[in-house]
Amino acid sequence: MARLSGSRQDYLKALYALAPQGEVVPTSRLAAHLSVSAPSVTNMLRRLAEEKLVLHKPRGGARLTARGRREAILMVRRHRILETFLVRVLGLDWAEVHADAEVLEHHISDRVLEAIDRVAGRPDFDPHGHPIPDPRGRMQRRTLLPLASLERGARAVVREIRDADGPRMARWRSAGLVPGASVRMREVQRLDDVFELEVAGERFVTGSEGLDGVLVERRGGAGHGR
Amino acid sequence: MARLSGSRQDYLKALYALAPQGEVVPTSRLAAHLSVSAPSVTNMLRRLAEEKLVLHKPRGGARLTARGRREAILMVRRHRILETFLVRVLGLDWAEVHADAEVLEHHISDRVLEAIDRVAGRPDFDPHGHPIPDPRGRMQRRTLLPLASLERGARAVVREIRDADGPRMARWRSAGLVPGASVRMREVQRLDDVFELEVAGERFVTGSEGLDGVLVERRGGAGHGR
DNA sequence: CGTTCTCGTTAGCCTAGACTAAATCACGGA
DNA sequence: TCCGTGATTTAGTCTAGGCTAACGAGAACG
Ligand SMILES: [Mn+2]
Ligand SMILES: [Mn+2]
Ligand SMILES: [Mn+2]
Ligand SMILES: [Mn+2]
Repeated sequence: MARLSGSRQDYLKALYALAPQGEVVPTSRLAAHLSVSAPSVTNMLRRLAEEKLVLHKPRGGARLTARGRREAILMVRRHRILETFLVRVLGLDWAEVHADAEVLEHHISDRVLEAIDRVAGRPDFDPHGHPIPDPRGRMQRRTLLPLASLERGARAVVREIRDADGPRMARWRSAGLVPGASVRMREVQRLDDVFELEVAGERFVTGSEGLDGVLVERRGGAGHGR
Repeated sequence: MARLSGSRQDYLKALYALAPQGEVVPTSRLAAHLSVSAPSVTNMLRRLAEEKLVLHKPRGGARLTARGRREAILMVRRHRILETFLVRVLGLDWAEVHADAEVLEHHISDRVLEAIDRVAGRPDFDPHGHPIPDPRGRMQRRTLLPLASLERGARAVVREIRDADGPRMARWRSAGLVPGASVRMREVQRLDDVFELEVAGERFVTGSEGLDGVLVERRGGAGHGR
């Protein structure tokens, strides 16, 4: 079985990112996610379908086959191990490793991946808090909420930071919004789109735009939990 | 200035490997070194010449321009830093890192290269003993001899092992022929092509074929030095 | 001085993966 | 039922970098 090209790997990864449960994804969503034109997507989907990596109903979108899903999850594993390595071993900045991992994930041999995993300490989570699938493709599944969905008084723990632009991620870090941090929603003004948080004892005021991509796990305590 | 493609980088590196002083290299030598057809080489040389990275006299071979040489040396630097990193930090086998470095050299950002260089301890030599050019492209130049050229009784220190197939390199290592090792030529039978060495106190008998690619620096001592 | 042989170049093709422009499908609304 | 519209596919190009077959320049040889 010939190795998948980098391009194919990215298409599969995108399909998985947009539909982790294997739902159908429209051509246009894929095109937007990958920053390519719609015809390019149609074209590649045809090839991936021939190779039994996706199911492609013309005009009905595409979804991963079991094999495609397996390959996608292996790519997620490679990406996340690389990011962890770049941060923990090479000392690069948390907010700036995504682009390098995005390239290297396609060029690292299994041998090097294994060694990198070892020196990174066989991490279970990447620097943004995302779970790393094991070599067989299994991964914890958690249910997390967007930070902005918390009601006034709720307490939660930050679990994942979605990959975003460097400056925004750097801002979150400087505000203390890193995986593992405890937060409390002090005030919510949905009409004005203003949120006042307490993060590690500090006050942090922001709009919801600035919170997109911070995912939390609700904690008991003084919240309104049911 | 757009980044050079991986292919271009390999052509420049090959030109440099075959003619470190900038001598003219025939198309066929390049084709053999890169394992591509002669027309592919002609074709790529035309493009590299347009980009002022090589000088190409039709039917008269090619040689690097100053710019091409600079790029080539930077690739050598990347390759050697990567090999050192793979061995020293990731703990991979000395004899098996070349192929990974050959791929990764094209995909590592400057930022990652710098970090890798740092964690590898800013090495001056790669695991095979080859000098690593500094970021400005300067590098020690040494004059080394093939081990097989030593006469009976001569003493020398192993300095470089040329990249060869894994098994052969593993054999050299197990015989103690690693950079820094002291050797003495105990017996030479050129007609029979048999060499008897003393390496770290042990006797090692081999044909010259088995010594191609072990480069040494002559040492004073009990030799026949002039 | 003509013939050969070797090497390099030209010509023509191929695949991967993009793109734009044009055609077409399918669906919701009148 | 028909129509308009937006999403998708088709058709045709392009670039990078390979390949083989055929051609030709020049050196070597007779
Ligand atoms: Mn990432
Ligand atoms: Mn990628
Ligand atoms: Mn090497
Ligand atoms: Mn290479």
